[in-house]
Amino acid sequence: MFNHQKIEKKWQKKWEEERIYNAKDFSKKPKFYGLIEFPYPSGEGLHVGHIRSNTAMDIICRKRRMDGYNVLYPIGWDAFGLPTENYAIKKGIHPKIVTKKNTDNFKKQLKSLGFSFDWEREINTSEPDYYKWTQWIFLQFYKHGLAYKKKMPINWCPFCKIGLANEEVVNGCCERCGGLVEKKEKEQWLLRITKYADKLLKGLKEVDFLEKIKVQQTNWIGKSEGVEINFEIKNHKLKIKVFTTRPDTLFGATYLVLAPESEIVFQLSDKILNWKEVKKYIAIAKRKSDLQRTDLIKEKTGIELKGIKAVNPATKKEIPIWIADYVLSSYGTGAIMAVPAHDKRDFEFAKKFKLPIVKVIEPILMYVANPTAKANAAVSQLAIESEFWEGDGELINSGKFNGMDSQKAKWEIIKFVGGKKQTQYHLRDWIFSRQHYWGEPIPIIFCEKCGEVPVSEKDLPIKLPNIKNYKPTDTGESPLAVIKKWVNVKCPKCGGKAKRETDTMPNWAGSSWYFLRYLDPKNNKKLADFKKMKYWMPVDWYNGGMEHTTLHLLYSRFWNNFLYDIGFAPTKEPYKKRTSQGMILGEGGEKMSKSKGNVINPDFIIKEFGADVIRLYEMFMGPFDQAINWDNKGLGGCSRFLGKIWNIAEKNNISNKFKNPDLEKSLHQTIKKVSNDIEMMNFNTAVSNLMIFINKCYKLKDIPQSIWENFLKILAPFSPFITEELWSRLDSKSGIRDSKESGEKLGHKKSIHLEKWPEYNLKLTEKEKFEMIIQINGKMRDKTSVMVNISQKEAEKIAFSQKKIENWIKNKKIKKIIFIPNRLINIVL
RNA sequence: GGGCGAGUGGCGGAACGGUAUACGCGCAACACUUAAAAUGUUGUGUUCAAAAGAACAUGAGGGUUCGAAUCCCUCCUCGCCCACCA
Repeated sequence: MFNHQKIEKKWQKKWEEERIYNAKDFSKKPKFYGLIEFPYPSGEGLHVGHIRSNTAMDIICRKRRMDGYNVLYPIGWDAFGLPTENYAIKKGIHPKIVTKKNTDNFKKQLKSLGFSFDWEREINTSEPDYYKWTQWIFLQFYKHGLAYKKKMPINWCPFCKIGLANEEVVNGCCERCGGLVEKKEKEQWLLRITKYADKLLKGLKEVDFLEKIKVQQTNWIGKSEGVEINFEIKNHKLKIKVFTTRPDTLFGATYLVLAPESEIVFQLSDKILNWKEVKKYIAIAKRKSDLQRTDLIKEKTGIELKGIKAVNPATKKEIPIWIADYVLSSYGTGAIMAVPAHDKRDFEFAKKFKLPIVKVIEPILMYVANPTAKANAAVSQLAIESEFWEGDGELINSGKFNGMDSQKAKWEIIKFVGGKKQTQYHLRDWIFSRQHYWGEPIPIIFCEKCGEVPVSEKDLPIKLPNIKNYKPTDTGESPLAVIKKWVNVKCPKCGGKAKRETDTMPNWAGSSWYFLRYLDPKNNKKLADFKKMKYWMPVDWYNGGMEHTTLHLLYSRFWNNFLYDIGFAPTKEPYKKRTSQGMILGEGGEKMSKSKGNVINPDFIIKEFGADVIRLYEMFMGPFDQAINWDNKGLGGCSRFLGKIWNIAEKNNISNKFKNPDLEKSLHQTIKKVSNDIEMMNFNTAVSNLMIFINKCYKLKDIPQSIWENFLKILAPFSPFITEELWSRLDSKSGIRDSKESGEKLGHKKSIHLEKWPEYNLKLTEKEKFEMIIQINGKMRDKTSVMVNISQKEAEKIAFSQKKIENWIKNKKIKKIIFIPNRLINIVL
């Protein structure tokens, strides 16, 4: 067996010295920008999941380099974040020091895996050089009215007395102490991502993202077109505005419901007879946690506003008004018209509080002349029998609209009552404030006279001050709030007394534009040089986790779209193509986690088996896009495979003296398969094809050198170390025969990773003969080797001459013969 | 409740209208060895059979087709994401 430790160290050093993976700004070659999500440098070190994603993109980038592209494959650190801050709180060590320690460890690990990163472009979001530009972008948002402050409920743990980020709330409980999280009102910064909802939706049409990613983003943005309809209040000037996508059901609206946060209630308070109880209900609802409010199993609650009535604009009937927490203040107008006969939630509510239910849509049975009509009819029958019907149908109990199709009735009824068309999105504005230390300070100053004043661009970066206590304050403010020296400043406008904003940005900020900084990481005048951005953007291929689809991936598209609009990014969309890998689970099929003790430490595997082996195994273990369980035993198989290759290089005769047309054909088939598989990310089948090829070689004594060299080249992206070693054969000391001794062995001076990717000869991938399958009634009964492209007549002749077949068709009538060229012949009896 | 995906040997999986179980793991026998490890060779879906061979097998049921793991319908199970979005 070979000494992988020695070999891997040697090449790591050499590649770095010779800078073979460094990207050049501007080149005659076509460019390729491959990107992986830069890691958060946690204290636990590299996860096997990182390796899966990074290896896949590394293989693609290495192949692109060999295909003749100028490749950029950069790396950096998403270094701001809560775990580091929590560690700092616990141990009293500055997050900067913790981050340094962790990134050093990650760097060592990533380098040991042989990824072809351009390390000279390394970035770190927690460095002032970097976050200066994150703050700068925030100021642009501010200047364009896309950053604003608003009173918002934050997650508040009453036990720890601390404001929590959404990601710190697990199942409605505090991640630290397990206590139930409450809501607390606080002024927060928000980014107006909703203004970009339509752009983000449209942009999806132009990019090559996996379909499921597009679907998820589309659903997350959640565009829905509907109408706003005004309901008059009896004997009152005020009107209640509701949003609905189903104006066709208006005649069935038997009551209105307002969200507990609704302000109109207070304006009506003097008319409400049971105001005391109503106020109580509102107070309780507001205090409820998200978990309590959205728990679907729970019964619906609500209270009627006694003494006032609304008027249904279609029926002109008086209908009651209720307040209930199943209506959300944050969506639509915060008020709904309830149609219990045609909405499940309204139905449940009406049933509980004995409110009238009026059917206005009759489902129509659709009989379609196709084989599945029976099933459709059965489904429709169910619809008729159910108590509420949410689908389309024919209008009833709707005055002059009776008999009309519900789709058509939508627009007719809007005309009739005078509704206004309105588009709603599920997407909410992005809460951008965190009451934490370890993040980018928000560059805003509050002046007693001038109010909100943005920091001048030339004063950036606003550096994080050094502090001793990283714990947020009892009031829920960031720990920065107590650093008087830092907080108290002069107003940049009037020079008067002012205070700094003490909230910091969420850890999604730095990662929202990092792909641009890679293009010019040391620029201190601009976020990046425009020419360089223009050359490299967009990212050609971005691979990452499915869990980032609705947050990071959407946020970064938003930032890039915005930067494009204000002339600071060259493309609208940052990513041309986005793919995603499946998660690696523990051996038992559960998520790897410290508490379960099923975390695999890559360091140990690299030491024991080598980087080439873990890379290969993670590519071979299963389909790249699917979740898969780790299996230590699988490593052995990959290790044996590389061992076989090593043995062939050691023991077999490799020389251009030999010719082997058969093996050459196999090689060309393998090149074709592996090339395609890499493009399709079918890495598991690519590896299996490489194995099949080696199994063939292993049976031979003499191997033609050119075949062997080409094989090494197509293996090189997967296993860069062993292939480089065998390619070069420079080191005679580590027990390897050197090029002088064996004379005709390989002895290349240039790296294999700079070689050209072998082309396959299409002719050589085609077979001369094939196994023709002979079927009787679609079942394989015999097979025989015949020349390709034979005609049906010839095939029939061959088929009928087979003894086995003769027996099968004896005394039977032949109905039909189906012939698929170069595949099979099927005799139907 | 909604969306997406997946159910194939003892296990990870391959094939994604045309030879089901490639490749790998595991297991068994043999070879090498004093022995073990490593390595190599051979075998390995189930049932019946001495063998040739045959029948049955891709979550369950139905359909389309000369032919279905693959396409369509119904149902079941599991995973992930979202969720009172009017």
